[in-house]
Amino acid sequence: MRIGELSRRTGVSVPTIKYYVREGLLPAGQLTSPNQASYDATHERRLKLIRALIDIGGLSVAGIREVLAAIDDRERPVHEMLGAAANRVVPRYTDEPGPGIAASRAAVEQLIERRGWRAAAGGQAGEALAVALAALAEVGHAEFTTVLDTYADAAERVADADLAYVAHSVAREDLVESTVIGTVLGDAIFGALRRLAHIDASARLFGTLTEASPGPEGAPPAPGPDADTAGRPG
Amino acid sequence: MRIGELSRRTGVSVPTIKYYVREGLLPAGQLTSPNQASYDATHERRLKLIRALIDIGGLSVAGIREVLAAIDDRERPVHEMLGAAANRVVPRYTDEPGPGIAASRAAVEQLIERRGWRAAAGGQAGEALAVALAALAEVGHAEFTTVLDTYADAAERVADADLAYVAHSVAREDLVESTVIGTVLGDAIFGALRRLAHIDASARLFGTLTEASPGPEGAPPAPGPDADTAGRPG
DNA sequence: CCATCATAGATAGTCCCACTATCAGATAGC
DNA sequence: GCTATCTGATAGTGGGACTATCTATGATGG
Repeated sequence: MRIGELSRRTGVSVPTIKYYVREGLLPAGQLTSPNQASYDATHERRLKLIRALIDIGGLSVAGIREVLAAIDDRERPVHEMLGAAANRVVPRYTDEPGPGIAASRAAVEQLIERRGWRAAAGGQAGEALAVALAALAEVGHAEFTTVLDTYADAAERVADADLAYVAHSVAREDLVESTVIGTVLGDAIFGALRRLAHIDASARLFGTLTEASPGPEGAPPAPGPDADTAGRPG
Repeated sequence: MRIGELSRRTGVSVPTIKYYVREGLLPAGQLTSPNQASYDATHERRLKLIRALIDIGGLSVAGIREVLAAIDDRERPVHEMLGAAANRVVPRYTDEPGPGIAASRAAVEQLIERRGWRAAAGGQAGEALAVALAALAEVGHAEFTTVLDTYADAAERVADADLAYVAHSVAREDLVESTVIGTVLGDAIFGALRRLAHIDASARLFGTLTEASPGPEGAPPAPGPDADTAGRPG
C-alpha cells in the first residue's frame, strides 16, 4: 500500500507518518521508484503501536524510540530484554533528590528484602519508588507507607498475571512486544480500574454514585471527549 | 518568610514561584508593603505538593490547577469531592475513538456488573478503560483482557487500602488532599512496585537479575539521574 | 542616612516538543 | 496528457513550562 492508504487505515496524517519515519520510530517504506514507496502490514501494526504508546501510555517520541529499539534488537537475550523493556518506561527525575531520599532508599531496600524479591533496590524502578516515597514524606504523608505492603501484594498479583500472559507469546519478538504493551498500557488500564474501584469503595462508604457527577466545569456524564485538561500531555 | 527563603526551602526558583502564583497554583503572599510580601508554612506545603504532582505524578500545570481547585473548594460535599478528585486525574483522549470502542465499552460494562461495582461505566474512568482496551485490541493484543479480572482484584485491594488510609484524615481538607495524593502519587508508586515485581517474576522464570543490566546507552546501575529519556514529559 | 540587596509586578523571551505547511520534482494510473 | 499522489527536504507553528530583564520600591546594616 502507499502512504495515503496507511494514513487512512491508521488515522495518522501523512506528514506525521513522515515525521515518525524521520524520528526513527517507523521504518521507511520499500522504495519502488525514486519517489514512490510501498508500506505493508508491519508498518500499519507498528504505527498503531506508536499511537497507542503516545495516546494511552503518554510516552514521548524519544521514549518510544528507545522502547522500539529494544523490541527490534534481536541480539539481546530475552531476560535482559524484559528488564530493559521495563526500564525504558520509568519516568525520569531530573532534579536532585531531597534530603529524605536516604531514608526512602532504605525503606525500599527493606521492602524488597521483606518480600524476597529478586530485584536490585538501586535500579531504576527501585529508585523511582524511593523518589516517590521521599516526595510523599515531603508533603507530610509519610504515613502512606503503611499501605505499601498492600500495594506490593497487589503488584505481585498483577506481575504474575502479566508474566503468564506474556508466556503465551510464541515468537521472541512477540514476547518483548507483549512485555512493552503489558507494561505501558497495563499501567493505564490498572490506573483506570483503580479509579473505578475507588468510586465503588467510596460509594459503599458514602452511599452515593460519585463518578457521573459533573465537575466544576460541567463535564458530561456521557461517554466521549470532554473538557478535562488534567493528565499526561500527549 | 519572604520569597527568597521559600525558594531556598523548596528548591523552586523565585521566578518559577511567581509563575505558579500567576497561574493560580499558589496563593500570593501577604503584602506587608507595596513591594514586600510574606509567605508561611501553608505556601511551603502547597509548593511542595505542586512539585510532587509535577515531578512524580507527571501532571500538567493546568491539571494541577483543577486538582487544587477541588481541594480548596470547601462547598462541595465530601463524597462528590472524592469522585471529582479522582476524575481530575484521568488522562484525556482527544482523538476520535476507533471502531472497536463499542465492544470495549460493553466489556467495561460487563466487568463492572460482574464485580458488582457501584460505578458508572460511562464515567471518565470507565471510558478511559474502554479506550485503553480498544487500543489493545487495535495492536493485536485483545487477549490481554483475560487478565482483566486479576487486575480488578488487585485494584480492589489497592482501593480498599487507599480508602482506609484516607479515612485516617480528621480534617475535611486533609481528606481531599489525601485522596489526591493517594491517587496521583499512588499511581507512580504502584507502577514502580509493579516493575519491581516484574523483575522478580522474570528473575524467577529466567534465573537472572535483570534490572541492573545497563541498557543500550549504558545507564548506570547506581542510584541517581541517568540518561533515560522515556517517560511522561514534565 | 546611605549603600546595597531583595522584592513585587509586568512583559518579553527561550527552549523543547510534536507536529504541520509548503515546495520542487517525479510518478501512477487512467 | 492530465490529475491526483508521492518522496524528500526545509521551514514554520502552537503549546507548555519556565526564565530573563526591567522598573520602582522597600529592607537592612553599618
